[in-house]
Amino acid sequence: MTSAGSSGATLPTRQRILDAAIDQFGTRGVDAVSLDEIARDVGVRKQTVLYWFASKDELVQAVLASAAAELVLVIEAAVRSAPNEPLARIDAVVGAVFRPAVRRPALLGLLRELGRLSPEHAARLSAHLAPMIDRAIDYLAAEMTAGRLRRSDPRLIAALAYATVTGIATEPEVLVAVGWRADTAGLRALRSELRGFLRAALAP
Amino acid sequence: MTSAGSSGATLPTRQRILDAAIDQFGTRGVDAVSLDEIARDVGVRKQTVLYWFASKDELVQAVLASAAAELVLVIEAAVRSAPNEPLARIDAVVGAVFRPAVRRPALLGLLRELGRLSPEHAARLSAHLAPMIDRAIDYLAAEMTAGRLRRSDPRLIAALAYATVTGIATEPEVLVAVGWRADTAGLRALRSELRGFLRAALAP
DNA sequence: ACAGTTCTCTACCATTTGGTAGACGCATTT
DNA sequence: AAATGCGTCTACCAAATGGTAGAGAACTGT
Repeated sequence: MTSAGSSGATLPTRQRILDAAIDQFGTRGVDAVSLDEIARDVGVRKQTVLYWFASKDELVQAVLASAAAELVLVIEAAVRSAPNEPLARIDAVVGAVFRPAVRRPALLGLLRELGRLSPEHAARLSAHLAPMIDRAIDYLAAEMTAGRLRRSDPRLIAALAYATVTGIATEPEVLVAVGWRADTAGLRALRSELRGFLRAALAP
Repeated sequence: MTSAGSSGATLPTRQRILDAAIDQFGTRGVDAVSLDEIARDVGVRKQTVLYWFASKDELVQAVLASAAAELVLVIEAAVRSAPNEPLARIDAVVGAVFRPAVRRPALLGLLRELGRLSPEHAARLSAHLAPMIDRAIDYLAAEMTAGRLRRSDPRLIAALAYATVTGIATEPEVLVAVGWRADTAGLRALRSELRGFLRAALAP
């Protein structure tokens, strides 16, 4: 009854609304985006949005859950398919997050919305991501004691690496401001520099 | 006649509005903050805000100019008073930006609004900061060729360092999510880790 | 005491916001 | 053919938004 997809054949409109909302919320901020704008993007009336999601709040909630799930999925897959060596794993995560993120900053941009969300939404989002974060921190700590990573506070290192990747991926304007070009070569160069930056920062 | 401070004794209200607007815009985003909210923060009516700044747009413009000027001032001062050695200078800049930024993320948060501002505002803000950015990049390039910094693309390195500092300073929620405490000891630890992170990332 | 300026206020206004109520079309089932 | 959901629509609404018009206090210099 909650408009959730229990029937199974409920893909097109609902999913399109969700996609549009992720993009808009992630790039412009939740508060700055109206339901009318999302509806216009989808090619539908606002009331259709409110049919699928009973309120803007519920839409935000669904968007956050969806984005967090996607993010976790992508990152875990990257970690699993990488060799068991810390710098290589970090490379893999960066690669997995980076490619989609630069062309579509909305996903990581949503994370940056954390501080602007209502406490309930923020808590839910944190809960979604917490297990992965904890595992990452444990992994970093273990690798540090094993001497394969520079010895430091693993929690703050995780936050710093996150800040670097997210910041660079969600603020293309800054890249443009330093004279970067958003073409394929530029993208490759950026990824290479980011990799070198993180390797240097984390290597023992 | 443009409501600018040509008389000289125009400090209290106008400045208080400006300060409140910097905080609100910087932490919650320009679009998400209403003039009523700013007015309430200041303890005044919305129409008083509109007396000092003819429109919200003009207020945004003034806020950006003020914040950019303050930022440039702080950073240039830090650079001048630091020893002429790249890692020490970077330490100095980080220290200068970091202390106020963590306790009051609005200043750097405004920079993060770049991509959400109207093109005119974004251009003006970029113009304000461009000279300093260019000088920083030139400096990095020179120190790289001199072998005192890790050799790489100075423009992207500047962007990456910026992303790291800004990201960590404007997203305290992430720090909390990794179990960080916002007390004095935590602040010192964070600054120390940030310094170590950047040093490792930039050292030759 | 008076006129003038400076500053903040009350009273509106048009538009946009998130949200409700209910009708219409369109399949599918009976 | 009738009935039943399902999905989208038109038609509203109350509150909030940025903004206008203009009154009135409070301090000036004369």
